[in-house]
Amino acid sequence: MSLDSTFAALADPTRRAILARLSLGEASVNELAEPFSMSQPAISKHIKVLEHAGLISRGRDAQRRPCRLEPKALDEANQWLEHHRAIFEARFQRLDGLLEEMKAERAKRKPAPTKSTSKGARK
Amino acid sequence: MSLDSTFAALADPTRRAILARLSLGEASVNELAEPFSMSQPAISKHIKVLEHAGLISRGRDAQRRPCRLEPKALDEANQWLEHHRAIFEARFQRLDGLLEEMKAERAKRKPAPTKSTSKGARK
DNA sequence: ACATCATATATCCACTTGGTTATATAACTG
DNA sequence: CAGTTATATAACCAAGTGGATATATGATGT
Repeated sequence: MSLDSTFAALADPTRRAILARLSLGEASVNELAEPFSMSQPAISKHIKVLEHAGLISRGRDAQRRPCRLEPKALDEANQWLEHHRAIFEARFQRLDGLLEEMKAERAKRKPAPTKSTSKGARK
Repeated sequence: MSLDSTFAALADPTRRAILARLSLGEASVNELAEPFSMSQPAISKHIKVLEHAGLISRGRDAQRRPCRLEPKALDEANQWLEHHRAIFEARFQRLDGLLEEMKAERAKRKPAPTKSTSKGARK
């Protein structure tokens, strides 16, 4: 439910593969386990992690407990990432601008820095 | 560098806070540590995780090792999420459509299901 | 009631993680 | 040089993770 558990759930390649598989449609535990060289209980654990993170939910079809995607949790994570990606990008632009400014400034007052007297140059 | 390490790095609230702080500009380790009730080595560890994930990089300013954002890694994570969010959404739409269809289908051949004979209804 | 299939739970293990305190290193300052 | 400041490393610990195997539970079909 939280960003913590969502990102943690996404940090495992097996779980991301399970999500990818589920994007093709509902699947039972055994169906999900089949492509992996891993025991069924291991997959059940991964499923529990995904369910706990709110990324999937489960139904009932006779003995099967089919898993389906639950887009909401992914959406929240995506919002955080998208928001911060934008901010980071903006920060980068501004930083580039600043570096340009500083370079120009330095070039003006010290046209040919010979580097031999550069001991106290920084700060 | 990998999605694994990126998502894992993002799964911790302290680290997300550090990233948020860095979106306001470069900061030294001590500056980053200040808002948290946590030891400096603990913060250094978090920083190492972020650096390992490629989310930040470090410079040198006298004794300080200022941290700055590195948008690329976040961008990759964002791409994965955005891509799959779209797929999930599409899947959801299709599912809704299918449910509609099935409901309509069932309504046609059994206009008034009284539920008392519903034992073998599913599959 | 019983055998079977699908899934869950229990236990165990090696490894990782997030934190601590104490100490070492690195860069500057007088 | 000695002292100070910023950061990193080491050693340790409790708790969590990802895997295994063995077993229990739950639902169905006969």
